[in-house]
Amino acid sequence: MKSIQNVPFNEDIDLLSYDIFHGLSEEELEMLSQSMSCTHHKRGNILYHEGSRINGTYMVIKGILKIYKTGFDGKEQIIRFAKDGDLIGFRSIISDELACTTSKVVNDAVLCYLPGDLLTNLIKVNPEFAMSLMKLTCRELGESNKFLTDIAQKTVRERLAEVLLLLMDTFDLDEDNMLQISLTREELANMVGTATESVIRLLSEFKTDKLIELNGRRIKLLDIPKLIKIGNVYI
Amino acid sequence: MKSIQNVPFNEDIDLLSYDIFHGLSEEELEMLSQSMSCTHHKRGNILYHEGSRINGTYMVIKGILKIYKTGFDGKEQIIRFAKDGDLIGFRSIISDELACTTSKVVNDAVLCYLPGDLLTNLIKVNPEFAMSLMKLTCRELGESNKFLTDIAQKTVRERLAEVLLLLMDTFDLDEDNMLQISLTREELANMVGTATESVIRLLSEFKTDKLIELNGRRIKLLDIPKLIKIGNVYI
DNA sequence: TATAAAAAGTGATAAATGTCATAAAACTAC
DNA sequence: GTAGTTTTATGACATTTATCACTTTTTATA
Repeated sequence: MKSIQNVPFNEDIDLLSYDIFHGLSEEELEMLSQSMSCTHHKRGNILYHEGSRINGTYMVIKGILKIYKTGFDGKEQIIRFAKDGDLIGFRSIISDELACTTSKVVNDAVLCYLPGDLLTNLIKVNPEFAMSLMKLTCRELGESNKFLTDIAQKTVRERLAEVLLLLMDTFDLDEDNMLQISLTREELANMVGTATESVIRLLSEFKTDKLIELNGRRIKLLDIPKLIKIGNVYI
Repeated sequence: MKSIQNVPFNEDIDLLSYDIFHGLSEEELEMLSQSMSCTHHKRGNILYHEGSRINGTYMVIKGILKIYKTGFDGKEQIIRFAKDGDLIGFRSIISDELACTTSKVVNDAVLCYLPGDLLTNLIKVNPEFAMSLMKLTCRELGESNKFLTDIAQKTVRERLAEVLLLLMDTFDLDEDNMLQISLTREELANMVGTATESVIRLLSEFKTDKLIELNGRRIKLLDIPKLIKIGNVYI
């Protein structure tokens, strides 16, 4: 199976439609689109592995990726998902470390590669861009610490409810309250930080309690206020 | 008890001896020391509370602080410790959010307050400074994600061994292999993400197994290789 | 230094969660 | 469409970890 299509992505990409590039000048935007190369990536494709050296970042134009760490016993821990508008892999470039996560395509994606030099250069010449990137990282750090606390203190049940709401926030619901992302039970478990079987059992419970409706990997949220209560989620 | 001494800290502070300020020009350093005000803070003093608005950052000159989040049931989760050379609270300034953690003095400290405006201004005019700050944040994010995975996947026993080694890395051992920080069992539990009783029991086990020696809150590491093995800690 | 308060320690027990085995169902690739 | 693989589901059980109740010890402070 060929998972990367090296044919350039044809549609024009309007860089300015992405928040992160708002502060860039005409020339900078021009330079950026010159050195960017966009490609299609199929589900299952891995962009970079934990521990590898990264030379550039990817801008997600379309599709969904999961960003995860692998524990010492091989179990994945999903750190976050990336969707259109997200920049991935830049952390390692800036910190000058090896990749601390693996990035894998979950929904077929279009990604634009951005050489690391270009990124660091932009940071140096454009303080506004530096600030946006920094803001992004600081927010992510805040979220990471929040989730760290949740995993340390909440029960699996609470965390599962929370994760469902998190997925709702990130990927929205359709007009029928259906979560617009479909994950395997194992992937859900790898977000929640529990065993697959526990997720399966708890999902059935939620279903029995009329909080959700299950249809294979499709999950419909029936009672969001109750999920918020169960997950002890505050706004 | 008066916990903040508003008498200026008399000793001269050599800003250049702190990595984070290396890229600053003469004038910038001068400006910095002009607007910095340094004060003594006693154990127990809280610098800022989770949820409060922060208007500046603190540079730690001396002492130790714990940075923690409070879970919905009131239990603390220690995110990290700050010691001399660390900058605290700047995340919220940059992300323009309310403080997502509380900072409390653990060992009497000398702290220099730095107005937020000054910080954001320095980021704007000095790309090298921006880059250092960014590097710092990105590394912290990497660590946070690492620990998130550990809490999600490792047992309490593994995590306790890991935390002891982490404390060793952060605060060193004396010539007698004694950890150079003393925490209550509850604080250790709040790092590990477990109940105080579990930490107490596991520490006794470690003691029985001749991995550590206990003397009140003083912990001596007797068998570091074995702790590494128990904690599944890689370098 | 006396006294109160906080922390440490211990046992009994309950609850939560993981593991293993196995079967059924749902995908995938040829 | 069918064979093979992966995923989902479920029960039985083991293990880990939390909770509660209480005592002892240590620390802080008036």
